[in-house]
Amino acid sequence: METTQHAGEPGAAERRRRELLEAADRVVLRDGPKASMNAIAAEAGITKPILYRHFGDKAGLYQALAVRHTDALLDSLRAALDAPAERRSRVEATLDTYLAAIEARPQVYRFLMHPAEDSQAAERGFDVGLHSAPLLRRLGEELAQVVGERVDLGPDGERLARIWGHGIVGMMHAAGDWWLGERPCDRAELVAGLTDLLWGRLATAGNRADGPGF
Amino acid sequence: METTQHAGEPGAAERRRRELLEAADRVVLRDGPKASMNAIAAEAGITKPILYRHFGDKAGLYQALAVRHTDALLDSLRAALDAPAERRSRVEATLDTYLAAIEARPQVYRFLMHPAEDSQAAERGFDVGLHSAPLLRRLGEELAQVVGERVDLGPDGERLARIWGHGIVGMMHAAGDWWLGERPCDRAELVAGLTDLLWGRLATAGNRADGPGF
DNA sequence: CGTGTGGGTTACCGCTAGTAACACACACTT
DNA sequence: AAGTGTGTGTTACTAGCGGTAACCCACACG
Repeated sequence: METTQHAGEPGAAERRRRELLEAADRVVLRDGPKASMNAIAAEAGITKPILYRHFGDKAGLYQALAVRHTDALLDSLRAALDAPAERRSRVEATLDTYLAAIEARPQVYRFLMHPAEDSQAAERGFDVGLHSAPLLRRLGEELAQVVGERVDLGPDGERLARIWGHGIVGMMHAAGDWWLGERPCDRAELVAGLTDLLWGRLATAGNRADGPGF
Repeated sequence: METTQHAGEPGAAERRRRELLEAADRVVLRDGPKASMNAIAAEAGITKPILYRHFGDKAGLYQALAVRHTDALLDSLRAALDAPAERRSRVEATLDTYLAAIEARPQVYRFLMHPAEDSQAAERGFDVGLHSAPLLRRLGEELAQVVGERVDLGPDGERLARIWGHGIVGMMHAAGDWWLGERPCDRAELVAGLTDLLWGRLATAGNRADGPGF
């Protein structure tokens, strides 16, 4: 309404698109990942077909929203991962950054973690169709790259780095999700526990005297 | 149809329920997690309201389906975890059992991993509402219990065990999901890589000579 | 004979994602 | 000046979903 609404300047479409994305953002933050296209259109002060003209379908809009937030999160994670400090401190800082982010804006987190809603999938090949959220895939690949190019893992190090990248990200995600739901301890304790795990304490810990052994 | 369809014997309702669950299972295996109630009812040779009488709502049916499969998977995982062998071998066996299961029946896996669809959630408290699949929560708690009662983790060991339980399960899940989608290596290699990670190889590996260091 | 009560159905509600068809305003061309 | 896009917007619709109200009918029991 308040913008010049005829054609003319070429940047108009992009600006409009950003406005729509911000409206969608507001609705998703309010209603969670089940926000409907109707609601988003209403929030933006327009009607559904416009949304579909800009984003194709719901998956397109959600993806456009997701990449914004994912990019932002990735930037801060990269910063933590690249800080000048010893390895363990950097891992701790990265875990803490991630957990702080999901703690600060759980609705965004929940939206980002939603699996990819097939989009036009409909049996590409035949089946499976990844379940994990795209965010997790990106984080895993990103971490794999950092590890692979910095840590000496011998031959086949690249492949091992990818395994580790996805594994570590999954560990961080699942532990974070559980922690966010139950709040069993404060953030620092969770970070310390996970880092201990990554640092091999499972291998070196002794059996309990009263247990059946492990 | 083939069963006595009037009332009478008291076990009839439970048998019917099992029949319905098996029909639902077939449909979910065929159509994935977006199988509709209509389709399930049709497969069972009846109509929707009967399904709703038995299971309340879709989440109820899905949960009933999920617990069956989850119980089965948990049993085999427990067996691997309890086998008489040294710790590392058992961890490897457990990882391998899980990965073999999701490899053998990816549709079941995909169904089980679907987040809990709120059910009657509707803002209990106000927000967040766990995102992870119930299966992952159960696996995490189960592993936490095993670790907590067998490994000596000092004071606060129980809490640390829960952190590790959920973290390890998340690692296994994310790595498995990625592996199932891309098949970058065979199962044994993935198992070995993850076990190396859990055994602290990240801490001891040196920096690459050509990299910026980590 | 009457009267539940359980298994079953049809027909609907309100909602969703997505689309077709139409209407207006501007700009550029002939 | 008249036409002809082209982009922006609308209304009104389809098909399908989860879920439910209302009704039906066969049997068992008093």
